Amino acid sequence: MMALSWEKSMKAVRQRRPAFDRERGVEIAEALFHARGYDAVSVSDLTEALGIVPPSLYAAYGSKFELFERTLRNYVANYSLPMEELLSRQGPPAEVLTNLFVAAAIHYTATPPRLGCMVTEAMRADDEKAAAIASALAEPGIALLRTYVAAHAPAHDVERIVDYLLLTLRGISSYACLGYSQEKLVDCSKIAGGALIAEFANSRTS
Amino acid sequence: MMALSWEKSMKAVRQRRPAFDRERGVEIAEALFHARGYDAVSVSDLTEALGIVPPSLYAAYGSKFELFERTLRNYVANYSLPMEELLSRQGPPAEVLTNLFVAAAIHYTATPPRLGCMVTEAMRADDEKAAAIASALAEPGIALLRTYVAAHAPAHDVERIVDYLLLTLRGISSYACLGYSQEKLVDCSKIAGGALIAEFANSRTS
DNA sequence: AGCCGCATGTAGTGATTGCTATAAATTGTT
DNA sequence: AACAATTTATAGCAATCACTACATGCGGCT
Repeated sequence: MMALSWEKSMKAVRQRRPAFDRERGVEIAEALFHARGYDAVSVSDLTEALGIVPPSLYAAYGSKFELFERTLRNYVANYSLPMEELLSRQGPPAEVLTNLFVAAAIHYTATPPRLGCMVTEAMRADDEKAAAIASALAEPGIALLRTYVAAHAPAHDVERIVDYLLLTLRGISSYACLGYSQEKLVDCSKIAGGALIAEFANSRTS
Repeated sequence: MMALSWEKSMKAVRQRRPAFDRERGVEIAEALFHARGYDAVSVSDLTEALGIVPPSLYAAYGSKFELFERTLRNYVANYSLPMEELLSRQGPPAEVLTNLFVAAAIHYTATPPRLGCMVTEAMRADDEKAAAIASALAEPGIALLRTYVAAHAPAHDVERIVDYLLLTLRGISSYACLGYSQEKLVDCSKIAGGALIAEFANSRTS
């Protein structure tokens, strides 16, 4: 027991074995979860794709759900729509947000079979915990949208407009998952953007 | 044994047709499938709700999938958005279709926990057969929309506009399932309808 | 060398999935 | 009342679900 603290400090210095590459595992799992959703991907699907056996998966990630959460966070950090950049562009809000729609249409159809927004779609998972973590991870992006709209529209219009933006993005993501072509979705995005002109008509434009 | 026949005749008087009511079973199953989706409803959920045992369910409907198909057809026939009526109204197309959006928002949030469009949501089921039958049953409604738009817009705009209508309806349905309030969805519908004014600007208005 | 700790592999947990073989009970008809 | 047809209930099928107890073996340490 005395020696334990000493051993622990040694072990903390260096990893014992190269072991299983968890980062890479997350990437592989993300491809599966993104393409088929949380409910439709089984643990054996995951272990087969990662080339490991269940105990290794549980040792590395804890549970199917925890692995899913890691993939979601990885997606948000590295693969999701660059909301902040898109909203930082100059121009009339209707134009900037229409461009956001178009960017979403392109982004959500760019890398089949990983269609749609992984977070948006995961919010509709049958598993309640999976849906809950997706909803939580969607919040920062929604907050970004809200801040942008609040800076360009009267306070009493902000919530309506944000809801419309989210609803449209959800429609784009959903239709991307259904296999609609990028061209069709871009057309839809442009039409949807047309609704914003009237909404921002009475507001400052920068 | 002799007494049994007496009991039998008495029972025959009491309940002449103990045969299970399939129509009512479809209604009950529809409530379950609509609220939770095909994948999340198990056969034991169904048998429990119907008050029968699995063999009875399979004798009555054939399979979980066939029961689901019957509930879907029942939904389309009796509970879905009255597309034909909504499209038969007089007025500018943008107005008629905006009203369609609003009607959808109201319809999809009117009877919780049966939120959203059962057909639209079923198209995203994990089970491929369930998704396929839903897509097939959605076709007539889509055809109605296409016919209406074709009568009010230039041929080269029809597909774009129909895609936009479907995408928006899908967004409304999806957000209804997520629990958004009727009021919010109606607001969104009105905004979405605003995009149609520009689309139909150069067309005849009746 | 010898120990220790970790990751892996073997094998299997109980629970639930959709579904059914078999037979008893119940039906309308004869 | 007896028959044949239909519907029901008992009981359990193989397959899959997420997950794990246990033993093996490897790698780094002293």
